[in-house]
Amino acid sequence: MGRQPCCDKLGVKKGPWTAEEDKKLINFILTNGQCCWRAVPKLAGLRRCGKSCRLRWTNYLRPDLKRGLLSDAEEQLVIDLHARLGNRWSKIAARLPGRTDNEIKNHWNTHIKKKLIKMGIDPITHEPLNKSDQSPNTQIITPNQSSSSSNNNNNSDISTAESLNQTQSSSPETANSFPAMSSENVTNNSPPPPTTENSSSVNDNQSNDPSLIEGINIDNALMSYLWDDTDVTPLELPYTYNCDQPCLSSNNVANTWEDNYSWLFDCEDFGIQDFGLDCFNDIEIMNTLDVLEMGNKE
DNA sequence: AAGCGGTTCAACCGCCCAGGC
DNA sequence: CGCCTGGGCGGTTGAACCGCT
Repeated sequence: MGRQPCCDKLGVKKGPWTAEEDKKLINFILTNGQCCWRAVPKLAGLRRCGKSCRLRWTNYLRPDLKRGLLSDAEEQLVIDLHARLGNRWSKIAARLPGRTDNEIKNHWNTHIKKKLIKMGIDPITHEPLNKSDQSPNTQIITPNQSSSSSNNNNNSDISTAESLNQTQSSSPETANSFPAMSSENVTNNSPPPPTTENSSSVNDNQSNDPSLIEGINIDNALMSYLWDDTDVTPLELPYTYNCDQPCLSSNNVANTWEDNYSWLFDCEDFGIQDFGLDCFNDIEIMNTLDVLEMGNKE
């Protein structure tokens, strides 16, 4: 006997979401928060599967999502993370604020995969497609290796930075085609205050030392942070959601907090009723923004 | 302008796992 | 301990879009 379907298939609408449905879902989530997804369609007046509602919200409607193509730095980070984590898109996405696993997965399959193949790199193993190109001393990180290394975050013999360097150096084209995070970018990407002792000093020592970063040279503290599966706090890329501090994205384009919540500001510009959010006044919208911002800071 | 093939990405599917009972 | 449910995950699909002929 098969598993019970997540919802009654009869009368459940499938396919692309309409603006009207989006409005209803946004309305409901902003009013009630994310609760039992199975109950959401009924309560929100949607003829959709609860699962579909959750997906629509998490992958498309969430106000903290960044839209548009991944930046070079994000792309590079995805490649590095994929080399170690494999197709664990949610883990990868957890390190990229404002990006969803679905988005990253799609981007990988449609863009990055092709780029890597074009460069002669196997997108699965991250090894050169032509093995003869690989020098005996060159160590490439494969997903399998990474999973074992992830179990030994704190005492791996080869530093992550070295490994990354080797990965990078094994394929010079990679460095060229994927403008690795500049030292400035990487230092700006320093993770939030680490939970482990010692690491703060590591951070302090390295944050202003460009000599430590060539190409994609990331320090151990950062990488152990990245590999800590228990900590899903997003890596702070140069995007922040601090409304007081307009900041630079990886491509040095001013990227403000407002950019990421532009849809809510559109509500202000055009009137929330235009978005079907009649039930909210401006104060409520701003409260929502506050809550969302707090969530991102945590 | 129309037809065609390739590409993109939102959405779906089915499986898995954790937690509650 | 086993069953049930909710939610998360990765893989896949297909409609929409785009560029070329």
